[in-house]
Amino acid sequence: MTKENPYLAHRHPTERAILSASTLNSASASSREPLYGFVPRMVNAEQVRQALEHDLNPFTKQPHTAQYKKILEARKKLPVFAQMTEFYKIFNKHQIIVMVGETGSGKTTQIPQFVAYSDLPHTKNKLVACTQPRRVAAMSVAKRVADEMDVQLGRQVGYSIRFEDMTEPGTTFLKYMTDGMLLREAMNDPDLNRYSTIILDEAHERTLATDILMGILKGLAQRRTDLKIIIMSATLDALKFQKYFAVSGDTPAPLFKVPGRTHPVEVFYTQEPEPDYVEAAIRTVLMIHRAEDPGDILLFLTGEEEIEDACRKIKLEADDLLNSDPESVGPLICIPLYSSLPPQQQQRIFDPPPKSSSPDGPPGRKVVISTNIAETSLTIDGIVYVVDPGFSKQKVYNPRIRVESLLVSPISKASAQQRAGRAGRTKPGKCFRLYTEKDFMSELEEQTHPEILRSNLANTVLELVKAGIKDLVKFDYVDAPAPETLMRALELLNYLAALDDGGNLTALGSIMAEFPLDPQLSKILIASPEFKCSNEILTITAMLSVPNVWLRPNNQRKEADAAKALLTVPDGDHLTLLNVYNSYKDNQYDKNWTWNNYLSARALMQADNVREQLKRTMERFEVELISVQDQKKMFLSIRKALCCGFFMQVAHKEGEKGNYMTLKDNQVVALHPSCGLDTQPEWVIFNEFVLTTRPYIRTVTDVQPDWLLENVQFFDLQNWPDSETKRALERSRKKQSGKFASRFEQADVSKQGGGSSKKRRKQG
DNA sequence: GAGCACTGC
Repeated sequence: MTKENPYLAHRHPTERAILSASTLNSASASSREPLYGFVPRMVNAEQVRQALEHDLNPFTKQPHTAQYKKILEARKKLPVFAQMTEFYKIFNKHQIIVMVGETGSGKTTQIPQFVAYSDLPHTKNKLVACTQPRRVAAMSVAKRVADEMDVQLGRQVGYSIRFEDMTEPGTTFLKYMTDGMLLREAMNDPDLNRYSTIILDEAHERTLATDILMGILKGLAQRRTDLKIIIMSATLDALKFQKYFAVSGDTPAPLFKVPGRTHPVEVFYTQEPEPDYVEAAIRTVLMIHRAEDPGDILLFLTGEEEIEDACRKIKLEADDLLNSDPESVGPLICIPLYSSLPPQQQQRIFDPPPKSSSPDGPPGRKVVISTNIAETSLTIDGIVYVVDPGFSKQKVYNPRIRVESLLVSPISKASAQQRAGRAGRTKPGKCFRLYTEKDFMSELEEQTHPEILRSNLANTVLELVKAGIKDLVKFDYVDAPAPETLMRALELLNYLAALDDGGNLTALGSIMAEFPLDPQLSKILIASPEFKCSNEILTITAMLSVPNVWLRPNNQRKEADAAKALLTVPDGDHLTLLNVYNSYKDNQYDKNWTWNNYLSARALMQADNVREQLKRTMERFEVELISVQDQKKMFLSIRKALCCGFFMQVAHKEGEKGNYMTLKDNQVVALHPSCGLDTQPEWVIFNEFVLTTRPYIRTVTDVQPDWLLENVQFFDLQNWPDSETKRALERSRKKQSGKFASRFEQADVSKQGGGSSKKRRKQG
């Protein structure tokens, strides 16, 4: 039996106490403990149903409230509730299970509770964790489940996200958290000993963190036979997970499947491919508005510019229609939706559609024009029509030139299905796909490529090494990244001295991993005390890890640029970011000040938040916080400090046309127009390479070649292929050693006595 | 002389 149920071997004394106390109680069932007779991991659905009906809350020992009973009745109607018996049968028997539950099945709220009744984590000081890809989901689901369980949020049921730990150690036994947060925990406790069961929700989204966690958990399941794992996914790609988590290699992990509860959506395709999807989308929206029954429209486009443009055009045409034919066409409002919109404007998607223009006139309609944010992160009720041109911007990583960029690409079938589903949330709907059925069948990929195949993995590799994963190439990935991507990551970490030549974590790398930053940034942060500017580098790293702080409204570009010019430091954009933050602080974090200076208050607040978090980590690892007082010296120190993390992101000026060439891979790039440098320095470091209308480098600072050359391991010039940048570096290295020579010469001269050194200096 | 798909630590 111990073999069947390894969990029993780890029983905690208090649990035995509960069981024996309950056994002694000979009174009627209703006066017994609600969990009377519960044996962990051998609980069945009948027992749980009884416990749920009990007058007492088993976890607080308080009588259940009326609200509890009301919510319980609603819970009983969820599809997943009807299959509780089946769930416990599978869960009791297996260590790892895969669950598929379509939208509306209730899996996210119910399954973790079912698990809690089986694990009884509160009796052994353990937790049940359920991960979510997004913070808002973790928070809102935790709140809902706390209500369902009749407990206060943050006590028995809590959540944990970056910047907010809403749990109570020793009390919380059911925790919703972001997948990134659990990955961080795995870094420092690779056995995840606090948890009795870990549930990975929304696994089909294949976020980088979920993918890495799946790999870690698969290995961990062997070491911790008492740990149970549930992979929850919404679509039918479950077989891939079942095979991945196969027991002893061939028997797929068992599947627990629950139907969803949505309305049917009728799908239409175009007869011919559309040459211009934006134009076709606008036409389709207007066609729906003229000819279809009332109901709101959701149109998917790829980015801010496209969305704002389409909004204007639709509005113009719709106003024309309304003017020419008010009898049959109602008013229409267009609401743009993308992540960089301020939350207040995002809220507009929940506004009701406009009222009809006359008492008996046709009803108004709302059109939401959105990026992919409406595909997963935000749901809008009342959508009946979806218009899907079949494209989205997707991140792609090119390890050869070490560049992540955004490309407009065709979506996957899974994504198209998800979009169509958005039309059936409140009643039957229609989805208009602006591509042919043939293209859908034969051209679209089944699934969107998981993020791990499209990302720079420097950060991830460092986290994995810190979690004790020795061989990253052999690590059991659900989908293995390109070897070249791993090589690039290992190479960067080695140059930054986070990993030694054998790929082992160095003391420096171990601290770097603790910072929620790209490795280049954690490196400069840790190195900054040497340059006596750690307070400043702290600010700069925080500013670099939040969205763009500069606002540039379409109709006030000149004003915005003028405001920016006043804050610009000509030696480099990094110094400008420091200046912006300091000015923000000097102005008491005033929102009016940010508004008047065309700065994003949201991004600055976020930067301040990140800065505090990073500062705490610095204090924890005794990274000293110091500054030099003299501003000129300080700026110089900062520029030098930046070089010890960004020596691989350097560009050299070529000719007089403002062209730059990146080091080692010799890409021709231009300074981004947002760059604030007043001259075109010979050598610059850059924070990012962006590929838009042409290759640009963005957030750029003027540096000296000898600061770069200090990183001798990277600048082993004799092994570099010949190029103009290499020759320029060699020239400056020669000059540098020349300087050393003359210094030695001077020293020798002064040793010999005589006042010639003074003379010499005057001559020079 | 241009941009920020979306998350997350």
